[in-house]
Amino acid sequence: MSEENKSLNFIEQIIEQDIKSGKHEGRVHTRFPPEPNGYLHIGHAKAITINFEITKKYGGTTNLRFDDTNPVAEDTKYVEAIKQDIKWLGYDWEDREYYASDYFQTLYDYAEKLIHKGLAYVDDSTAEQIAQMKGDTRTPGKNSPYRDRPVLENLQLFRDMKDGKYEDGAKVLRAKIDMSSPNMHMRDPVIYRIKRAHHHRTGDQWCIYPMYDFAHGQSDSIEGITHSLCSLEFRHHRPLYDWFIQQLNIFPSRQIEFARMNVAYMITSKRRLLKLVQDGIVNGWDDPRMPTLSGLRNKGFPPAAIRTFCDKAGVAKRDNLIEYELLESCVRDELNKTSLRAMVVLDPLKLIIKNYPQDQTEQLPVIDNPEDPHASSHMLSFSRELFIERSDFMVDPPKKFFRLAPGRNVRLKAAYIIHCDDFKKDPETGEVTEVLCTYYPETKSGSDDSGIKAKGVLHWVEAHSAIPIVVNNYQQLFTDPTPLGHDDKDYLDFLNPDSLTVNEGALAEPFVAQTKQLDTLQFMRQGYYCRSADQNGKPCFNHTVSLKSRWKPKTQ
RNA sequence: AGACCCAUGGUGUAAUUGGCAACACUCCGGUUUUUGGUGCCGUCAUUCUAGGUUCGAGUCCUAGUGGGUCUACCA
Repeated sequence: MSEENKSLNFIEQIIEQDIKSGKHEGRVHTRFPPEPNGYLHIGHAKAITINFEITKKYGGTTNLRFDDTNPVAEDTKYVEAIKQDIKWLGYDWEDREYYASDYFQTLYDYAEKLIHKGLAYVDDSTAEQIAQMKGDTRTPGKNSPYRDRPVLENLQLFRDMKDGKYEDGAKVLRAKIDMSSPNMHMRDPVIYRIKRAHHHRTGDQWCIYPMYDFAHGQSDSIEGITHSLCSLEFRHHRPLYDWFIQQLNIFPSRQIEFARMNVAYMITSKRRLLKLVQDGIVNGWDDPRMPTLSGLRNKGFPPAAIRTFCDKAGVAKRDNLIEYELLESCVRDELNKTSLRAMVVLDPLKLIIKNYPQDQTEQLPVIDNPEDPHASSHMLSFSRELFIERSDFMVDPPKKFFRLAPGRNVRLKAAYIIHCDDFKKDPETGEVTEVLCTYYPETKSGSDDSGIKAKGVLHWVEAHSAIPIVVNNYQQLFTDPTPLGHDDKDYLDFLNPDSLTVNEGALAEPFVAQTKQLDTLQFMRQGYYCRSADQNGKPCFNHTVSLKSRWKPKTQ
């Protein structure tokens, strides 16, 4: 579908209307506003792509702004990690790196302005009392006894708060709006609190900090953000967002809410993810099983695939649960185009070619990526002794099985057609230990005009040149697509005990050792794998995604 | 219980804003293939319900039903 024909999502429709009407001179300016108190995950990727892609489309710019108004939770290490992840995803905020904390003085001045206008007051009530007086969704709140303090007294008290004359929590500044509003956020929200905590950027300069509602919209306004895109749970904050902008008479940024993206089998709750890390259920925030961007990166998911995925998931306002298969499809699609192919036998079974000379070895070329018209190729060693995949041989195969079995032909990829004559079994266990074959010299790959047929094609490695590798196999961390969606069960009840299994017995052609960390290969006929840190001196690969397969062995 | 938001195949998003319900993923078939991959072709919907407006409704109106959000000195 061409770009012009592609239908617009509701945010693009709003923006096109704004451009048409000449609002803000047709300028489009968005921002991505993470709080530096955790690592970015797939949900953030959605927000990032929405914000950056929309300005790419309409010729605007996107700011990176750290929403760092709560010094207790925030840290510079998160700032660095977040920046790295956004760059990795493929987006560039250029020189527009901002911090809400850059605006602390301006925000403070805004607060005094509100006090002057009689629209804010210092409240001595405790947090519990404030909550109490707030009422609930069906009961109007009660005015605080401090609500009608004179302007000058409020001003003095607020300055004293700033100057550190009160204990943490002793007083707060509240906006004076409407304690009977059906919208709880309008019931005199707290806008400043006393908190003696070291801020990662402003240090100990301040002991009062603005709340989200008093910082976010104003920060948008200060930066001239035209369209402030956020998730649906901020819908109820919008009247407050607009109220501050109006009362302060500052640049009118507009907040637009969209539905958060939910992905099957993934959770994005910071607290619950932290528990997985702390309890050692995963090996850190960047474990390939984590939905963090660093986790997906280590799993081998290319940034382009994540961008495509977010695009294909779409933007709307209804609840959604995106199937994991869509993500996998985007990953396969990208990797199919970009990954070099290699032969790796995950579960080796020895195969002897009886009529191949004992001491002979030959080099056979194999193309690196058949999807790439300019693909290079590399050489494979071939000899009398090989390994094939154990699952590619059956003593007594079902009708649709067209791999190797006694009396059958099969092609060895990039090599010869072979015929299975016999096999050996372990007398104790009954396990097949060796397959005995003969090859047809005239069926050499690339110059085969023999007319000999073989239905199946097998990958293989040559016994003496093959190198041992370690393979980490990953499955979903949870056995349920919505581990948080059960009233009667905890998400930890759905942990998949097999989410990581380590295979130390795989054999690879030497070519795979040439990869660097984070390189992705297609192990032919099996799937995509991403080079990880070596284990026990052996190259190690993380499973990214399997190849699709129309062969479904009967599991009964 | 209230206020606000939402409702289109199994999933997600469309429908030139009132004019033949489309695209992608999944599933299932077929075809091509020296990867059972890729590519290509095909099957899969009473648009939540009931009324109403209209020549004509997924779209507008009313009521209902279902789901979500909101009552932190977090963001």
